[in-house]
Amino acid sequence: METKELVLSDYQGIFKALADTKRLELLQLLSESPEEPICVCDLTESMEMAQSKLSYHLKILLDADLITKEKRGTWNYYGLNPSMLNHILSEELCCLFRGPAVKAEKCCTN
Amino acid sequence: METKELVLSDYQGIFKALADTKRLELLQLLSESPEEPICVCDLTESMEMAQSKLSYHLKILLDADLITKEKRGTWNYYGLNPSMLNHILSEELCCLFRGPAVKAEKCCTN
DNA sequence: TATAAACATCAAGAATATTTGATATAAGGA
DNA sequence: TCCTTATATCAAATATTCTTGATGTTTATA
Repeated sequence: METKELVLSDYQGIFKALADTKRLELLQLLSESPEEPICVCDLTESMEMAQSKLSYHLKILLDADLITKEKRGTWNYYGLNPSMLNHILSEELCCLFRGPAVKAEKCCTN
Repeated sequence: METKELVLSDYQGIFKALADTKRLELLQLLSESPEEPICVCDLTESMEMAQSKLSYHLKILLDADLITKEKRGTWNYYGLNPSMLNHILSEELCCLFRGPAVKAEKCCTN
């Protein structure tokens, strides 16, 4: 759980990863299932996105360390990486990327 | 001081604005003078950047509402917009874009 | 072993963003 | 009014990112 020191170009990369509505939607989608990661097949359906395209965007989020990937048999499950999201985003903004439960108790005061 | 409701595409724009090392440096530079905005001529020098290029990047930050612009005679002064920066970024990250004073007292616990 | 399902990766083209140099605009001073 | 300074804007060239369709890889199952 050691977080290594980030430099400007790391932040550039992270913000680049966040700078796309598709990817922000993906984060929101992942945030709706905070306990349990989601497999690519389900994401493909929810996002109505070609599989290779989805894979491309997931990789960008993954490289930025904003999400996690876990292999289970043939399936790949993706989930949020709260520690990075919390490091980067305001609590206010974290709301956008968290499920209702967490949102209610910790994040949103509104 | 009313902050209007932002939607996904607004966030995309804001993150895009942040997704560039030059612009992050600019924010850092502006953060070193939290009380007093800085004129373009000084920024040009500090950033060692062609004037039109600087102007381009400042506009992007301005359009994202991350910085402010004030005209004084022939000069244009730019400063941070803390309310937007605070809305978007974690306290931890806000450190990167604030002067030492504020950094010490409010932001950084390290 | 052959086949299928779930993903990732690749290459080519399309769309966007950035850089550069030239030009426009606006304010202040001679 | 004519210059000069400070800055913004524009257009063309370049660089980067995204999309698409095809192909690879891995794992499970027949």
